Amino acid sequence: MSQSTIIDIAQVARLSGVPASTLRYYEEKGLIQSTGRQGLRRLFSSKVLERLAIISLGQQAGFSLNEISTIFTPKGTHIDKNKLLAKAHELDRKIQKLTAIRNGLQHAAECPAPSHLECPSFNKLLRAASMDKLKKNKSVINK
Amino acid sequence: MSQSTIIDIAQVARLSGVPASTLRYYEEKGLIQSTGRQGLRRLFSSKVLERLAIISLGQQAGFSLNEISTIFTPKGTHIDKNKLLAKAHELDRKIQKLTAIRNGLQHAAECPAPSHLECPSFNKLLRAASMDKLKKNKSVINK
DNA sequence: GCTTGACCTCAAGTTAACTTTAAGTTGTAT
DNA sequence: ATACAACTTAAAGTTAACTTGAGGTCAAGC
Repeated sequence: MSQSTIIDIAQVARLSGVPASTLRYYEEKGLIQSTGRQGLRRLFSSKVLERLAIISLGQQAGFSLNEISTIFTPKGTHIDKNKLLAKAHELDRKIQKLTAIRNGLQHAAECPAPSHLECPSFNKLLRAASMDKLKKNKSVINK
Repeated sequence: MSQSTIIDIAQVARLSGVPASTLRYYEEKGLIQSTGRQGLRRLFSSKVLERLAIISLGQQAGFSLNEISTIFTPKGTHIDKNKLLAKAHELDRKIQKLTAIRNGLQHAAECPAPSHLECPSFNKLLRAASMDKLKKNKSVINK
């Protein structure tokens, strides 16, 4: 299971669910690497499958391909554990935020107030969530 | 506080942090509506600010503008509570997924195994996460 | 009454992450 | 030996969510 075999792009595509065109695109971006060529044709180590799974995980977590690429050591086959831990923390903060939003939405949907937009707790969430957009003008708010 | 006043696009932009160009774009897409014009110039009810806050919330939750627009009643100023509740549930499932991913990443980053990719629990996550991509070919896997 | 600044429209440009297309090459089965 | 399916490259196209630019309008201050 931990043995790595050599496979072609079609097999990588079939085994990972990632289209061949995307695999070429990923290679171009440096996210994965082929181990060599047979004529024109790319050859991959089956290890690339784990890498692809991690990329998919990162995407599902909402990270861009560029962000994901930072967790891989330059040119390397390996993973930078510190970077990965940082991403885990980042994700953790995101989960906190999403949880607050979910609570707010749930509340808004269930709150029987005629205009739930007047509900103080919902408004608190709205304020908190839009704070970052207004950060440029410190307290111009009460001007 | 629950009084609605009439404001122009520059004020909406300043108060919400959303650029005027984006406000026009949102209006074109039907996400917000101006109450009228003064000559060429759009006039908005200050109620639009709450709407914009909700849009921002939805985006932060990862919903597309099209998805977000479904929670507003057609042409309406109001919110479809059932749709909103559905979105809250959707978000809830997303949070569950992200939590699993975070745990996996954290584990991978901390696991002292030489190749953490061999760690069974991490692999379990990878499998689970990539399942959907492979769903098209039922059990062609063992062909 | 004329300039100016803030608004307007419509079209085109931007970025990420791919997909599609066109034209060319090649390993493999016949 | 030859056909052909599956690979290759390079470039162009796609979608979402905006932003930018060019050229036009208009209320208000000098």
